[in-house]
This record gives sequence, C-alpha cells and structure tokens, in this order.
Amino acid sequence: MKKNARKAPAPVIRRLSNYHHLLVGLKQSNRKTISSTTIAEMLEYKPIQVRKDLQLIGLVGRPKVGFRIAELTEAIQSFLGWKSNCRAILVGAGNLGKALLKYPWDDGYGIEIVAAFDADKKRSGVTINGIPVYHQSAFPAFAAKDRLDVGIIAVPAAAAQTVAEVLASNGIRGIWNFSPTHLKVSAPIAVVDAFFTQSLALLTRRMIEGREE
Amino acid sequence: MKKNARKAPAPVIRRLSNYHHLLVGLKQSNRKTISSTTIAEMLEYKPIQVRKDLQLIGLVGRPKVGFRIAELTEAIQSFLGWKSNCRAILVGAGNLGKALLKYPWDDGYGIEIVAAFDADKKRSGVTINGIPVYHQSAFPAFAAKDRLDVGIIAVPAAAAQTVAEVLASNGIRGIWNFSPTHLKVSAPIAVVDAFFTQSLALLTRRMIEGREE
DNA sequence: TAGATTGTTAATCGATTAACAATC
DNA sequence: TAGATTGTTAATCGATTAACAATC
Repeated sequence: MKKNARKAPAPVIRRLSNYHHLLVGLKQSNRKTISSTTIAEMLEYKPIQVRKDLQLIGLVGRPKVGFRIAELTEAIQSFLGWKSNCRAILVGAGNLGKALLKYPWDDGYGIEIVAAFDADKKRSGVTINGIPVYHQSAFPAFAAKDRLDVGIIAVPAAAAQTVAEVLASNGIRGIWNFSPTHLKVSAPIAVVDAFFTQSLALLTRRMIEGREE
Repeated sequence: MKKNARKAPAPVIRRLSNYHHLLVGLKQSNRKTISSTTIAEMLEYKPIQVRKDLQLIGLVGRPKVGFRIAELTEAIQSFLGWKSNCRAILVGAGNLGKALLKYPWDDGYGIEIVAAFDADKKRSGVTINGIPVYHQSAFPAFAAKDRLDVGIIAVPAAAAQTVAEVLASNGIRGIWNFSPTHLKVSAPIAVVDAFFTQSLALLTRRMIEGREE
C-alpha cells in the first residue's frame, strides 16, 4: 500500500463478501440497480454502514437510484482479489481436505486448487474433482516448477506449523489455515484462520447469552 | 443476561478459543501454570490484551506466577459453553456435511451431532461415523422426540433459508451456517456464519494489501 | 528483598452511527 | 418539482493499549 494507506478493517471485508453473495443471487432477477438501503434491509445491516463500506472501495452511487449491480459486483470482486488468478495447493487430504477439493471454486473466487498433498501414501496417487493428490515428499519439486500463491492447510494441528514453514520457504504468499492452531510465519505472508472452532465458540457463547437475557 | 450485561465482543470470543487450543496443546507438558505474558508471546498478541480477556471471564491470576492451566482451560470452556451438552443435527450430507460428521467433536466442544438429514434420498439410510443420515422428511418426527439445540446448515445456498425456518420452528436455539447466504430467523435464535468465503475474502484481500505495502 | 506479573484506572484508537446538505 | 438516496462531516461508541500501583 501507499505510505499511509490503512488495511481494510476485517469486519468490512467480511461484509463485502456478504454483499457479493447477495448480488450474485440477484443475478437471475432482471433488476439492474440496487440501493444501499435495500442491501441493508436484505442483510439486516444499517444503510449507513453499507454506504460507508461501498464508499471505502471507491464506488459512487446515484442519488435516488443506487448502484449498478454489475458494476458493484465487479468492484467488490476486484477489491477482494477475486478477479485474479490465485494458484493454490492444499495440504492434508483428509475429510475436510476432500470437501475443499470438491468445492466449486471456479465460480468467482479467483482461486484454483492445482494440486493436493498428503503425508499418508494411501491417500496420494488419486485424483479428486480433477485435482491430483501427491505424496507430501513431492511438494518441493512441484513448487519449483510453477508459481504458487496460496497454501491451504488442512492437516492435524500438530503438523500444521511444520507444513506452514515448508510452504513459506517455497514462495507461498498466503496461508488459509484450517488447523486449530496458531501458525508463526515470517512477515510477508498473509495468514488467515478458518478453523471451525472459532465460529463454534461464537455460536455456543451467543446461545448462553441468549438464554441469560 | 442481567439487565445491563453486555454481550462478549466477538474478537474476545475468537481469542478465547485460541487460548483454549494453546492450553490443550500444553496438556501433555508437565507445566502447571502460565502467565498472560507467555500466552501472548506464543500467540503473538499483546500481554495486556490477554490479561483483559481473561479478566472478562472472571479469572484471577497470581502476580509473578500467572494462571493455573487446568483452571484456565475449564474457565474458558465453561464461558464458551463447551462444558454443556449440546445436541446438534446436521442438514445437508454433501462433501462438507460429511467432513463435519467425521470431525472429532467429542473432545471438548460440548457438542454432539445426533443425526443428519438430506433432501437427496440417495444420501440417506446410511451411517457416517456412527451418526445416522435420514431423509429430510423424517425431521419433524425426529425433532418431536428429543431436545435439539443446534442446527448445522450445510445445504446449497438456495435451500438454506427454508431449512433455517424449519429448524427455527422446531425449537432449535442456535444455527451454525455453512451456506454462503444470509439467514433471516426470528429473534431468539443465535445464528453464526461459518462459510468459507468470508475467510477467503480476508485472505485474498490481505494478500493484495501485502503486495501494495 | 527484588523483580516479574498481576489488576486497575485512564488514554488512545478505530469503527459505527447520526445528522444533513447535495443531487438525480 | 418532491422525495428518495446519495456523499460528507461530526459525534458516539466500543475495543485496544498504556501507565502504574499492588502483590506474590
């Protein structure tokens, strides 16, 4: 970023991805524009918050009309980096790993899983959803061949840190971590945690709070 | 909650679940206590933040020593509701649903998946990881029989709202939503989104920001 | 005791919300 | 035009961080 540019706040980024889902769902309808008021109503946010978010990514709307849906969708995608072509590899082809391999990433997320790796030889040598699963030992050679952007970690927690270091030393720029453990990596790599237990904690705590109310 | 009690902030809850993972990992070591300073160092937080978080859940430490690990773990679990016995059902036995069914929830999350349901008859009639998968039509009868606390939604986005409403009208108190869509439910139900694309957005955006820096 | 770590009180920072003039 | 919705500027709210006395 430029000198004093700030990182976009995480809550804004999360909401932007929600706007995106809403807009994609609207695609089959024949409406061309949408106001922040309407978006807010559909997602149960406040209109001013939606306007602020869209302002942040540089969008300009028309009073009384709102925003052009096509333009809005594109702007969000490009802000989130979903128009680029991220080459990802997945490590850990267990149950979760397999589910991730089968996910339809090809529609609009700018990410493509090009290969998977597993420490267990019984899991390698196959192809899942068109993606080859190799033994972990084949990774360095694979990484040397082509550019890789994202590493998806879906191994048991105990193995995650080691995997992260291997990925880091092979030029990966981002790690999407599904193992419930904190990864320490050197600075220029983006790490985002996506393990289930964080959102589970949120749910179970909110349920307690609800009952106390 | 009591009159003016506030909900615990989401970031605190997320960090608490991280502390929990750290402490569980420490179990096999024979250390008995840990200081907020040490926790902070291991997770790359600031010590003051850790202390504030632990203070929020009512823990008292000893100067120069820190907190008793066993006590700390218990306190976090009970604050997060992980010591209770939540009965959950899962709707949508696709790839992600199956991965969730196979996840080892039995160690320390206070949640148990007692049954799964799917709209596709080809997916029902089986047992996954000891959990029976029924056809969706069997749900009302099943729900009438026993107490259910949590509904896990892992169906395609287009079907999610309908499923949520069915769950809501069958006494569920919390929804863990893996479908990339916003669910509208009546007030007393806790809904937490856990779909992949939110964290993916965070990752891909951070990667862009990293490059610009 | 000395020093590390705690809990408390106050200051800062950042995100959300409110108010309102501008505009299509 | 009238009214809905925008963008802007200011106020509020809440979370994080800092400073420091208390304590084991």
